[in-house]
Amino acid sequence: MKNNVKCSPRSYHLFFRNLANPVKISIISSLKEAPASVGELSKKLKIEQSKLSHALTNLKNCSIVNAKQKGKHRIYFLNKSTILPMLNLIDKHRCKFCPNKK
Amino acid sequence: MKNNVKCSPRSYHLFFRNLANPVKISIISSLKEAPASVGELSKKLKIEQSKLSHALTNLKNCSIVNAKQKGKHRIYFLNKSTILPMLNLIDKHRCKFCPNKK
DNA sequence: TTTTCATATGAAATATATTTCATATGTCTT
DNA sequence: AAGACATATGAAATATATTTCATATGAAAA
Repeated sequence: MKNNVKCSPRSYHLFFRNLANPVKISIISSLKEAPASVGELSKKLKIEQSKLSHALTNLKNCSIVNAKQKGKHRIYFLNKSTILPMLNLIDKHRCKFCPNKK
Repeated sequence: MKNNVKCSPRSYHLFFRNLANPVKISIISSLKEAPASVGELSKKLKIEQSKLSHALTNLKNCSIVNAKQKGKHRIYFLNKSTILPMLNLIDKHRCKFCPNKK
């Protein structure tokens, strides 16, 4: 059964805006491999803790990531169902239309 | 045959950044229906000409739109192959994960 | 070849987003 | 319940993107 409900332009804008940030893309790239706590991400990506925290809060508001508490750590994990196909679309797009840009 | 070439995080970032703008989303929404010149878009969307021109230049650099000259008008048209599936992903995402937000 | 209409461009002004840092909150351990 | 560790939050400082406006370029018509 196909879903035909369309978002408003504003919703599209908010969605893209939330992703248009290098820190968030790094987070997504890392969580694609495995879930991680803020501290682990901070160490791995060499990004300051509160910076990650701000970014993760935004991504969570959009349900691009989710979190579960585990002791004093909060483990973030990627909601892959939207973002992975989306990144694949970009991969293909760039192959087809922007082959010279890295 | 499946395509497995992956973009750099920076490429993803640039792609999303280019879309994270209400003017550009309006343009895309309009061109989804039909190609149009800058003047037509300006009239339809009530957006000032040079503003559109700046936005269209960016979208064109990313091959999200293309243009053909027709007399003194430049007709922009949407490269639907990437953006339409991407908007569909967002539609679905919001249905599933953010049903209460408009 | 001058005028007119259509679009593009550059740069300053403005708006918006990100970063930083001090501190608050929350969860365990003792 | 006090201390230690992990994460979140608010707000000012900073960085980045968008808008605006004056003007340039380009194409067609006169």
